[in-house]
Amino acid sequence: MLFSRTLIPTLKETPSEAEAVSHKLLLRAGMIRKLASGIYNYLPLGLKVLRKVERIVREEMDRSGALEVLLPAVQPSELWEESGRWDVYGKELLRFMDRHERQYCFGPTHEEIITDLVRKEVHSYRQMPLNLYQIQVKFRDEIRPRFGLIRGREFIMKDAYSFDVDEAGAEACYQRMYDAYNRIFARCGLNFKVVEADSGPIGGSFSHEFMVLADTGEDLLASCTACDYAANLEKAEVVLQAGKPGAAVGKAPEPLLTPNVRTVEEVAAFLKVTPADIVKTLIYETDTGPVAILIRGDHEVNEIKVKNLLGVTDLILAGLIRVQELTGAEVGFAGPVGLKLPIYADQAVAGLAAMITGANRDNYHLKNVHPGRDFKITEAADLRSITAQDPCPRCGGALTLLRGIEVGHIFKLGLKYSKALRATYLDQDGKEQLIYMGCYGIGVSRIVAAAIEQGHDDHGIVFPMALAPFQVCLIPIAVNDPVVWECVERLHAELEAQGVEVLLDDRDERPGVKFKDCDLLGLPLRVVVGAKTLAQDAAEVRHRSSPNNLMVPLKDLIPYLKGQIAQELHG
RNA sequence: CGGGACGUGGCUCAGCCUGGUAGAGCACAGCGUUCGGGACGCUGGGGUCGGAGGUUCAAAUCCUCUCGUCCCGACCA
Repeated sequence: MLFSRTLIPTLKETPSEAEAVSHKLLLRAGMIRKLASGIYNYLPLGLKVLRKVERIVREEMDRSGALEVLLPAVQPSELWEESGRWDVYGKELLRFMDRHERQYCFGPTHEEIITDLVRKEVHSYRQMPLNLYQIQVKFRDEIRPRFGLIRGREFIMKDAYSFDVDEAGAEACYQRMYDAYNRIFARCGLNFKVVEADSGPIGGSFSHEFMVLADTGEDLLASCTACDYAANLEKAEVVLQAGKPGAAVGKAPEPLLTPNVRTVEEVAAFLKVTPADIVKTLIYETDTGPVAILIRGDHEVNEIKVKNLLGVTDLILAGLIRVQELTGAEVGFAGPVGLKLPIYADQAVAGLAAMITGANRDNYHLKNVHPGRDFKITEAADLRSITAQDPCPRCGGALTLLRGIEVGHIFKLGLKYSKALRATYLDQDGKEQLIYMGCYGIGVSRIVAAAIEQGHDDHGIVFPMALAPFQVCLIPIAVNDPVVWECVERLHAELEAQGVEVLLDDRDERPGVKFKDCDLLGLPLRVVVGAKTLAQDAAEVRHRSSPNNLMVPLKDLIPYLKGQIAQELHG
C-alpha cells in the first residue's frame, strides 16, 4: 500500500476533546474521527486494526465450534416485552418508532433475538449443544460516553449464545468459551487477567470478566499474590475477620455532643477514637422503599452487594431533605437507634459490641450502642468492598488492587431467557424441557483502544504485531532519488507478493516527517532505504519497541522481516 | 441526572474583563530553496465567532434562552 494513495490524516496536535491516551492516539494517528458523542467513524487504518481483532475472534470462535450468524440491529419491542426487559432496561435502550408507529429499539445485546430464533428452529435434544455468535454493531445510550472507543455508545461487539440440554452441557460450553477467550486475548498481545465477576442485570448465576491491565482502566480488581484468585472489586467476597472483643454489654447508650461534626474523620478526631470504632449509617432509596445500611467507619459500602442482597435494581443515596425526613436529623447524624427503616448491616458491624453512631438528632452521636439490644438488624451480610488489607478469600494470602479495562465477559445464564420466552426442546423421552443458556461477550472495538492503552510511548502507538494495521513501514530517504526509489518499489512489490503487510511511505516529505508518522502509527517494523544504506547494499531495520537500528543486507531483508513477523505472531 | 469547564477557518489557541476593521501557529494550494527525527521564504484560498432572541448608533465581546462537546460521580463490552 502506498501512503499517498490511502487516507491517513495524522495530526501533530491532540484534539482538545480527548483525554485518554488511546483516544488521543487514535485521533492523532488518523484512525478514528468523532461524529457525535460516543459515535465514531473508522478511517482505513482504524478499520484495518478492527478487522485484525475480528479475525482473531472469528478464528477462535470457529475453532471452539461456535457458528457465526448475523442478527438484526433493529429489534421489535414485542420480544423485549416478552422477556420483561422493555420496562427494566432503562434509558440505555435506544427506542424509536417506525412509520406505522410500531416500537423498536436498536439492539444493545441480543438475548431476546437469539432465544426467539432458537425456540423457533431448535426442537430436539439432537440439535444441541449449539453455540451461535455474531460480530456486530451495538448501541447503548450510555449515561456518559468517554475515552473514545473505550466507552462509546455505538460499538462493535462479538456476542455468543450457547444452548444446551442440561447444566453439565452448559458448563462444558462455558469452559470452552473460557479457554477460547484466553486464546483470543493472548493472540491479541494483551496483558490481561481473568476475574470473577458480578453477573449484573443480564442475570445468571456465574460469570467471569477478562480485564486488560491498565492504570487508566475504569474497573478495580482484587488479585491474590499467593494463589490464582482474582475478582472484580464489585464481586470480591470479604472474609469476616475475628473482631476485637468489644466493651461488655450492659452500659446504656450515651449521647455525646458533637457540634457540627459529621464525617467519620471529623467524629473520630473529635472523640479521639479510630474510624473503626464508628459505624456510619447510610440512607438509600430503593425500588421497594428507603433502607439504612450500616458500615464500619473505615470501610466502603459496596452498592452491588447491597443491590444483590435486597434484590433491587435501583439504589440511590437519599438526598439531604429525604435524610432529614427519615432520621429527624441533618446528614451526618443518622444512626440506627430508633430508626424506623429496615436496617442492613455489614457483617463487621454486626459483631461490634459497643459502637459509636449518629443519634438521629442534630449535633449528637451515641456511644455504647449495642446491636440487638438498642436496635434490630434486619439482616447482616457482606456489604462492603474488599481492600488491599483484607486477606484473599480463598487462601488467606495478601491481595493487590489493580485497574483494568473489561474486554470480555462470560455468563452462565441458566434458564432465565428460555423460561421467559419458552425456548424448549423434547428430550429422549419425548418430554418438553427448557434449554440451558450461556452468553459470552467481547468488546471488539474496545480491544483496539485497550491495546493502545497498554502499548504506547511518547512517540505514539506501539502495536503488537497481531493488531498492527501494517506489519512493515518502508521509508525511502528522498523519493526522487531514482536508485532509492527503484529499490523500495521492488521491495514493496516483493513483500506484498509474499503476504507481508507493508506501507510504503512514498510521500515527498522530509525523513523526519515520515519517522514521526511511522512511530505515531505504531507499525512494528520500520525499514529505511537511502543512499547511505544502499552504499552498503543494505537497509536499516528498526523495531518500534526498540531504540536500536540494525543494518540488514538487501538480499537477506525479506526473509529477515518474515522471520520477525512469524516469531511475533506465533511466539 | 447532579457538579465543573468549554464552543472563534480542518487542528491548537489568542481576542471577550474594558463593545468600534476577526487574528496567530499548524494544516491546505502555487513557486523557489532545502532533504536521516515534524525545514524555510514569498504568494494565496478558507471563518454568518455553535444557534436564537435582546441591549446598543455599533456585539466574537454585555444579558437571556437554547444546542453541542469534554471532565468528575451512578451503567457496561
